[in-house]
Amino acid sequence: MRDRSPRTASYSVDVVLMTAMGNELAVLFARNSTERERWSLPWRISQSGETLDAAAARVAQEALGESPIWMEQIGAFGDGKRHPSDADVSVAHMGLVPHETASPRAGYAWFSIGDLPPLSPRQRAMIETATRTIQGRLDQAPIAFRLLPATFTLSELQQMYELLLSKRLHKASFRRALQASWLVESIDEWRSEGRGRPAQLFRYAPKKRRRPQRGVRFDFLYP
Amino acid sequence: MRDRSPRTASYSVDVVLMTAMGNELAVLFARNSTERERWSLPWRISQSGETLDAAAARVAQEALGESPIWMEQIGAFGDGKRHPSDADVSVAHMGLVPHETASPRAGYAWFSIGDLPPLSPRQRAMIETATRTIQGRLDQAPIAFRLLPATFTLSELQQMYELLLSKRLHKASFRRALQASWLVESIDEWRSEGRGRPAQLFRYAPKKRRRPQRGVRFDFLYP
DNA sequence: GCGAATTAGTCACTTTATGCGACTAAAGTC
DNA sequence: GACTTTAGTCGCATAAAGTGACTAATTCGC
Repeated sequence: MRDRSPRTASYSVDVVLMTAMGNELAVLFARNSTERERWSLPWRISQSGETLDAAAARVAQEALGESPIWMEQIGAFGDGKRHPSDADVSVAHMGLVPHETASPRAGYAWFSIGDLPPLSPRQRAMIETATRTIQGRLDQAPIAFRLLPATFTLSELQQMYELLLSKRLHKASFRRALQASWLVESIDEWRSEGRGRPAQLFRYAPKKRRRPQRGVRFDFLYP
Repeated sequence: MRDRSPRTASYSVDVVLMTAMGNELAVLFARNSTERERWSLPWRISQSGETLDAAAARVAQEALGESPIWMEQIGAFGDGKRHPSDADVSVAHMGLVPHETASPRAGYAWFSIGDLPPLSPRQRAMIETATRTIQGRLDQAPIAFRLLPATFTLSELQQMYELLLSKRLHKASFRRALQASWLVESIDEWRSEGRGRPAQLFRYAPKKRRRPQRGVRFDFLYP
């Protein structure tokens, strides 16, 4: 590997790390080193010779001590002024972690999405985009599965979908659609949650299947 | 407007302008100023004080003399080396124009997507992302309508969808779904295309309607 | 002028997907 | 052991999508 001396780059790499905390989504923030009461999304000034994905992975690693199971770039943001760095542009990534296994390092903390700290407009836009991306890609990528532990009950899975979609789902329909998708596999374990019948545990194990070939959809309203 | 002296920024703004040319998608390229046989996507080095969207609009304007009807950022690209500029990172936008009204300025030309000139890996990735974005957002945004002239026949619309999806659609199903969507409106004009019954003209005129509230979809295969 | 060819547009029937209430099952609570 | 609670399934009703066959309006060949 060649060692090029890093030079000041005019863009930052920011990461929106999300988890499902209780009944709400939560985002990970880093405490500001100078103003102790200010928080911001974890970020770093990019270094030449590092890919965007690698930079984002490193930011996440520093915050959590581990890499998120799912990570995806959500775009470049340059319009809102006043980023914690002085960068003209920030490239944002979104990362998902199950809450059970995610313990932030010192100086980092989860904030529930309904109760965020004051932020720069640019970082606020990133979080807005991340939540919209989650909703929009829920049916195209295993978002919900990445927010759950490796094994889970079908009720937990349904509750995760309900949380992410902000709407109730019908149990029988949910399970029928899930069956048809060949995405999960039951394992020979049950979990008893105090009262009620114990639930069987499942894991995410997508199987080959024909891609459902539907006709056209016109699912947009405007414009 | 404040006049700040521009400084070298380490990112470029590139635009993937697309149109439907005959039976294929086509992308707009700019002739390289030094090597006359080389082509590249239109781009510019960003200037401080200009938003990303504004920079992209300006690049498109310079290439076409007009702004595309539809434009959307498709991400930041930093991994493939050797961009025409020396930028570490390039922010790419996608723009759509109807071919009928799109005449490139001198030094620019359309290349059919199946027959592209040699490109830097990074710009190749942008085009790849743009085509995937088109397919993925076809049912969520009026992509097909933006590639057609203001008035069109339903057969033309269906052919556009067939081109973008690379598959045949059934006429009756297509029209039934379109009716249900309240996206088009017939106008009192007919077009005769030589042989066959004349077709009524329509225009894109989305009407208010309830958002179709379906249950969950598990439409992904892997991962 | 007239039948064949061509493109537009619609209909009716079948198949598939989804919504939804009601049911059975297995545990804890009192 | 009756009641509550959560898990899991069944079956019917309704909605959406796939499909071939039909009618309609025009040009073309002769």
